[in-house]
Amino acid sequence: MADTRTQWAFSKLRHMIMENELQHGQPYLEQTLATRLGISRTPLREAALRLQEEGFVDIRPRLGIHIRPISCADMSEIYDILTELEPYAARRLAEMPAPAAALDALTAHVAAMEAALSADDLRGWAEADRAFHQALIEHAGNRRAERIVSTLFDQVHRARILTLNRRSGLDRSNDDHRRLIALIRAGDGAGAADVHRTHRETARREMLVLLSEMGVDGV
Amino acid sequence: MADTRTQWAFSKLRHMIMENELQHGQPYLEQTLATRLGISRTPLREAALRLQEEGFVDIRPRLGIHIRPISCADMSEIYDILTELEPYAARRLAEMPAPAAALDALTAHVAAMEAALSADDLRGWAEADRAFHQALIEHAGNRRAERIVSTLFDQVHRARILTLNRRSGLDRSNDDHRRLIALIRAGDGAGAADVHRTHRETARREMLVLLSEMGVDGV
DNA sequence: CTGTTGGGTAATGTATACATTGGCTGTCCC
DNA sequence: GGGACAGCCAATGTATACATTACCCAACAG
Repeated sequence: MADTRTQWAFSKLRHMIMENELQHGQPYLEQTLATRLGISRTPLREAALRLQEEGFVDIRPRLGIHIRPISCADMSEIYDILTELEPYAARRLAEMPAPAAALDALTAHVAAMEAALSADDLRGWAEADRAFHQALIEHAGNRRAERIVSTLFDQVHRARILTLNRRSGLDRSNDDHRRLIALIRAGDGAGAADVHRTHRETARREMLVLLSEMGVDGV
Repeated sequence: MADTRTQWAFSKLRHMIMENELQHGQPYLEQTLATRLGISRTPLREAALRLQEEGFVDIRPRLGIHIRPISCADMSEIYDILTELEPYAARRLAEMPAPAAALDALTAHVAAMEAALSADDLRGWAEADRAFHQALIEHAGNRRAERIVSTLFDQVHRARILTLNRRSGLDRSNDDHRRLIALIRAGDGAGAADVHRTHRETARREMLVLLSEMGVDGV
């Protein structure tokens, strides 16, 4: 994929962590991981360092690399930040006003969400949902915000997948998104921000309830 | 300072960049920097990687490490994010309600700002202002938000110093902060968020005007 | 004179060697 | 039986060596 081993290892490990192929509660030693990936310690260390910066692992000297579990407190922190930054993106996009390309992308993603839901393809729905949120922040034209939101989204990925088949109100989520698109198209920044903030607050609440119901703390 | 060479180099380089001892527009080669710091390339590379993750440098393979200039567009992005996250912190702190320690810290920092202003110590004022904003986010209890805000603040440091002696209305800034403390103490989350958002929006506007007046783009 | 191509070179990406240091285990003492 | 301590060992932090590769410059063709 990427041309340097460091980049490749970074992507690979990131993917493995997100897909639970590397789990928390267990130390991974540099040499072990390096051998497992077929590279030497140098690029592995660099990849691990980047993962630490992005919040995916803790490097504890001599105790190995630890996957960071996502607790309810973490979810709460992350959703709080998303609740601030995504409505900001919605407002900005509405006030640009949003280019047709952006509206088209958002619309396509909602359509995909609806199709996935009809087909009972939860994983597909989650991916389309993610794509929707990604497109929203991407087109708002704030690179740093985009990077922050994207990283946070990836951090909650495991928890989202875990709670996916217990979630209710996925169709309401789709409706929220349709309304958001309409407001963005209408150039109503305040309205768009408002709708999306409510959407986020609801998602946050539901997610925390589900996690506590499942008795999970530390995904 | 730090015990490992990587950490030390990271702090050192970060400081040098913030204080303009390393300037943009010029490539710094790994070996050169390593020699300059009296370490080998390995820890230097790791430090540079962290700096890149935090947005302070661009590593361009074979072209050296480049200090990232902060343009008006960058300032705009950064202030936008601060404008979302800091009012959030203010609201949270007000609704906790804020512990005495937090209020004391904030009050002490405003006092320092006022004292510095009376003494015409602009640099001292800037440091106290920074400490105030830092305390605000620190006590809001969202570590990730804290880290984001802190990093962004550091990124605009050079630009802030550059415009410092042209700024007007520093006393109004102090007043804003006093009002913010009062609202936090009163437990008025919405009010606190509102005041602080306005404060941030004003700061943002002033900063961009100053930078364009000075004809600077890329600090 | 301009554009292109090829070689030299130097910076990087990566592997590896080595010293250091902190964790762990087993023993001894209380 | 529990806790302190010492020694061992392994994992890391760091330096360094080496192959690769892309940049730069010069020479050449058009």
